[in-house]
Amino acid sequence: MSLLTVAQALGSDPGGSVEVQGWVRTRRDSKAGLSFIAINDGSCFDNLQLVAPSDLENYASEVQHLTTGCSIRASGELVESKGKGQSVEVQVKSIEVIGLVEDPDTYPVAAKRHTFEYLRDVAHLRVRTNTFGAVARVRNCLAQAIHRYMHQNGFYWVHTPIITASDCEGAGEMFRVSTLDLANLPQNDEGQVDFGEDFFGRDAYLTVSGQINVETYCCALSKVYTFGPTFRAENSNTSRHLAEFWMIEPEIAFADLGDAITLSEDMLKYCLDAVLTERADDMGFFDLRIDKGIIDRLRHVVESDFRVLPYTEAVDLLQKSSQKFEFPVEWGLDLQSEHERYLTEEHFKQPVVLVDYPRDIKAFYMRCNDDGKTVAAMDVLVPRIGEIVGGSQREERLDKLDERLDEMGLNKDDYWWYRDLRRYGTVPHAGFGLGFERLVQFCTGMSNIRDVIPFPRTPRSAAF
RNA sequence: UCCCCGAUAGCUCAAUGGUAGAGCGAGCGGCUGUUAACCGCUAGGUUCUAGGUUCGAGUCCUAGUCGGGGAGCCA
Repeated sequence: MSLLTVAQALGSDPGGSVEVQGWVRTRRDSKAGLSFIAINDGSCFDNLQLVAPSDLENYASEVQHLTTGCSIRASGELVESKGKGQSVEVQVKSIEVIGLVEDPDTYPVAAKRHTFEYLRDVAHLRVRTNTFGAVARVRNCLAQAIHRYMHQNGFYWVHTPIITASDCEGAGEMFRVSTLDLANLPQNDEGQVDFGEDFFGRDAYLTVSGQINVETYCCALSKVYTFGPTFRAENSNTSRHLAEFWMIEPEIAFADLGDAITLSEDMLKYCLDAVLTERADDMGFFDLRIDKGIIDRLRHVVESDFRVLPYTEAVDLLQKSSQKFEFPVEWGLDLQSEHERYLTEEHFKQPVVLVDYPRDIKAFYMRCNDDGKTVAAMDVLVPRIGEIVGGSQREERLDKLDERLDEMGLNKDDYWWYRDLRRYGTVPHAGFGLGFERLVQFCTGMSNIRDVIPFPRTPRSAAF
């Protein structure tokens, strides 16, 4: 007798004794003297059907009282199924009840349709549903695929800090990290809070990006990436933003913007292909129940080239299009969501890489192009999600970097170690940030980002 | 943060300012190698919170909380 996962049992040929365990999804009784019990253990999308005969010694006392959510262990023969819907099933010899559901009437995830909004309120149990189990497996598949891709291509995974004292991140509002007593804050001579008394002897925050840190490792190890949580204290209330999300940030030395674009395209395609082949069961579900046609759309992305388009040409294209937009399109203004969506969803119908944005609307570290007006920045736009990747070639020339810091009114001293990289063996380098949850959204068709992370953190919401 | 919409049974939703309803789920029974099972019966309610208008409020008004769609910020 061997203990098998549901995935292993479903993949086995009939014959032989097996032991399986899992949570009951449904129970159907037959007065012919049988109960059909579908169990799931998370090892795959499908359930395993147990056929429990009425002559089991605990049939009336326990088996007939099994409800959705109960945990059980069963042993019996793996046999060819006499019914439709599954190839094999377990002809049960014994069932052991591990944990009952104490009140089936109020069990939060009963075997019926639930809205995702409701399930967010029972996030500790929602992963027992088809949808959230599938999301969890696809999410894992994507994370593994990213690490595998990076490893196979000679990238080192760098663990950049989560707590940062850098003032130079600037990618968004930051969460403060402090051990000071909020009810009794130390003050300095100017009457301001004295963070010299705080844990780190200064003010500190949760990171909004590992980029600045990972650039240092890039300028020694050549090909590196971060993959970890990041935090933004923006009051964003949308289906595409989280206060705590995961980001992949590759950084490559001796590289330009084109190298970063190539990498982002190659990596995204690798990830989509991994999901399509390794999680065909879950993707079949998303295609059928969540977002019809998503499998074909992902295949199309894998098979087609990303369309690279300079910002200036995009503005031209949008201005000449017959499409009516709510917001103006004008060189020098950032593109709005509606513009990005038009480009990727309607005009090109494929991922679009916008490059060479006006320097005035982009960050200080992006490399100035020779035209003096634009920087070597890139955004990868995909249908439905919008911006999934944002990146750039970094300014490796110290004089140009200083010029930009001055322009933006930033203090050079705060960037002393970042500037050192340009003083000691500087090198052209480029990188980007890939929003992991947006990638999961893109692959699953889940419309709200709160449903592709186990325990979402958003403004006014940090339950669980 | 801004605009719009919503909150009623465990869940999804009905209910002219006048007795609180259905489907699903749950419990019990029937039927059936069942699989979105099917049929019958039963139980299940502080109508989001706090004020207000009214003889009377689930329904109208004000504020708040939470959720959804869109926008901004971005990944």
